[in-house]
Amino acid sequence: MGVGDDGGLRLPRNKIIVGDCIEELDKLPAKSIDLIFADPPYNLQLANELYRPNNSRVDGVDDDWDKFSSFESYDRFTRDWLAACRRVLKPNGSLWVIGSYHNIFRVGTALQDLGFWVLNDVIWRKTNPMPNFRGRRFTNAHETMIWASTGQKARYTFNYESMKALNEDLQMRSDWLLPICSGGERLRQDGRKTHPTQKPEALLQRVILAASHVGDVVLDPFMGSGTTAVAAKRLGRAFVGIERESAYASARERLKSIVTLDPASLQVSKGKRAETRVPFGALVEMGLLSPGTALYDPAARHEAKVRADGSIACAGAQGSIHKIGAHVQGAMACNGWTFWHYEADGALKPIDALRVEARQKLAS
Amino acid sequence: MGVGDDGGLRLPRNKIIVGDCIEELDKLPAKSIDLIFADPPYNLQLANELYRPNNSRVDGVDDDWDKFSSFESYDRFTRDWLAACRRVLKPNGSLWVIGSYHNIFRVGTALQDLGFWVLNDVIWRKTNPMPNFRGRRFTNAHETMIWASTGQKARYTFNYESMKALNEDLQMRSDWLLPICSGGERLRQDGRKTHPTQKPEALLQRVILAASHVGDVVLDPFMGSGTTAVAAKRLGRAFVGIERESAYASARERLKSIVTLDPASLQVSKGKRAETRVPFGALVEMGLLSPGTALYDPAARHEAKVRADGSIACAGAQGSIHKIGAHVQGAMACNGWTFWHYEADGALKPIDALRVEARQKLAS
DNA sequence: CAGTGGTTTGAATCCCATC
DNA sequence: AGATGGGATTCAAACCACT
Repeated sequence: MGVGDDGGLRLPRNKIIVGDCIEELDKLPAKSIDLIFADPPYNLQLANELYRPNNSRVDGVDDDWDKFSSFESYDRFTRDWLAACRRVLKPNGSLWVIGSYHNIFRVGTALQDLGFWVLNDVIWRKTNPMPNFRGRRFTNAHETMIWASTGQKARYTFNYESMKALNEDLQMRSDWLLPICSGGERLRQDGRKTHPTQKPEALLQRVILAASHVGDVVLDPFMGSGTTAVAAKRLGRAFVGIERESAYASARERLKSIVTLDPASLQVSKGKRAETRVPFGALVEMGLLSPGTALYDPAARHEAKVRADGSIACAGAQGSIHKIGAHVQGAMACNGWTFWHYEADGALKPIDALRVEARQKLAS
Repeated sequence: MGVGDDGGLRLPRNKIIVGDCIEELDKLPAKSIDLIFADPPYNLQLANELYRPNNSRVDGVDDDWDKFSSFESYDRFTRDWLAACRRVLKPNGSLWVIGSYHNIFRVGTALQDLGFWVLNDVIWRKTNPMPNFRGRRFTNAHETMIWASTGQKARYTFNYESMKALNEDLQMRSDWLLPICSGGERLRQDGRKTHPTQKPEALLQRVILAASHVGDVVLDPFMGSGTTAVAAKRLGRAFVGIERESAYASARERLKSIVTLDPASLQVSKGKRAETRVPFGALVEMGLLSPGTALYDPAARHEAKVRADGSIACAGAQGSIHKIGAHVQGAMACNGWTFWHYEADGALKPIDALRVEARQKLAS
């Protein structure tokens, strides 16, 4: 996994690289990237120009054949850059790709064929999409993002609590309502848009906040106007951007003015999973609960006795607080910390309160 | 185009055919169908049982018809039924397919390869989706429909004005908010759902209203519970349903009670749109409030700091504006929108003022 | 009958550290 | 690397029992 594996390839950090994305990805060390966000071109004609063996034009020959040929070359292009991304991604990293109905099905199929495991498809609902002027279709008011891990068994980063916090303590859904990039955020030169498909920073912030940690490396193989790098820098992540058109490397200028948020603002909401694990036996060892103490379920229908080794006994059965809790309820599983209660001041309190005490003691 | 083209094949009308969809499609005359709605197996690939936090088991889709040995076999199946559909579709007809991230990319790719021309991808946003019980992904809150014509140059039916009327005289967007099928609409036998994936009638009504005329023939190659036929009949369209599982052919019973609306009743109803919910985190994302900004209660006794994920931190505690507001007051609950204030022009203003701004932005 | 509070349920690729 | 077991995890809507 060291540098040697890649013949001494080094990972540039906080750099925008001008060049072909596949060539440049091949120069990066394997398994070095935590998160990839890709906004690939979906102009089939462009892919065509890039990959047709000869430069002959095909219009007017046979529409069906032309279409197939275009899709085929686009698919080849898609597989190539996705495979190159797969190589540089850490096993526990993840990949996001954004697209529209023109290309997203090709991308999704290629992803799955390469072994990526789709975690969600996320819809960016635009508050202010361009109307359909001719009134012949529905207003194309969204784009689709695919979020995928490196494989079915792979672990991946998901800041569940942060996403929940962003949505007023409700689970974040797979449909996100965000305005398109306009106004002051939109980069312009001489009044004209610098980049045709500049993504809003809010979109990238949410992606990066959801699927990476502070200090992680975020890569964008199709940098464009640099929104991914901007959001990464602001959120205290390192970035690597690759962009073919040197004109777009003006993103470097844009980046200079971006200030990383202070560490306090970057702290994310953490759930119970992040808490240090305290075995039930530790409560007994620490003297917070004596062997022989009686524990009760909330309705006081069952009584269990604490034993010196941190197991409990109830109605002839013995085992962990979880196992016995499940057993007396006839349930598959049980969280013993919230199920079992002890008596204090004439009331029943969950033993989880004692775990909180234990954690405070252990932390001090 | 006449009957003779297909050796005397005849189009059954308002019939549910029990049989394999490809075999049965092959028996229908070519170019005889105006609109196809297909709800194919999703190939969910569910590996394990899933339990809710309260230990109840989720009744997932484990039917044999949803099991495929590989993506390759799913792709083959998809191409076959799509090709059969293509043959029976009129040149100016169109096709809808619904799916989730498990299968929709395969379907979209196959569609395009067969020469269908994608008109829109339409998102069905569920008002009441099943949550993500383990907190490991985003709530899977939508499904995707692909709407396609028979080719790039093909004409197709789109009732633009009807859709506009349905959406308060605004162009109908590509994201539709509709509840899942439950309550009285959900078919049950002995208290158990008759079909695992019954679609809401409102969804099918909108599809049929958008893409067909009264008197047109609507075909559903995977009839299931029969929602397509029900919606077609109600809207004065003829239907042809194909369903392999004879158990589901109970849809015939369901259909008997459906009455076709008289033309006057077909007038669309207009609903008042609820005020958009704006999570506090959206203010941060939209740049209306920077991470690190200080918030105060009206008396400026407490100071909290805004964080990048839309949570706030105050006196060691962290959480939503509501939670922390309640916490510092020692109250059970608190409306953070009116409790917390920010400083502007030397005065304290409630953050609710920023929510108003956000709503204006989101509405524009 | 209206309101309240508890229960059920839905196309779901749903854990992870330790041994 | 597979098995073990601790223990973390849910939202909207319909329905039902009860006051």
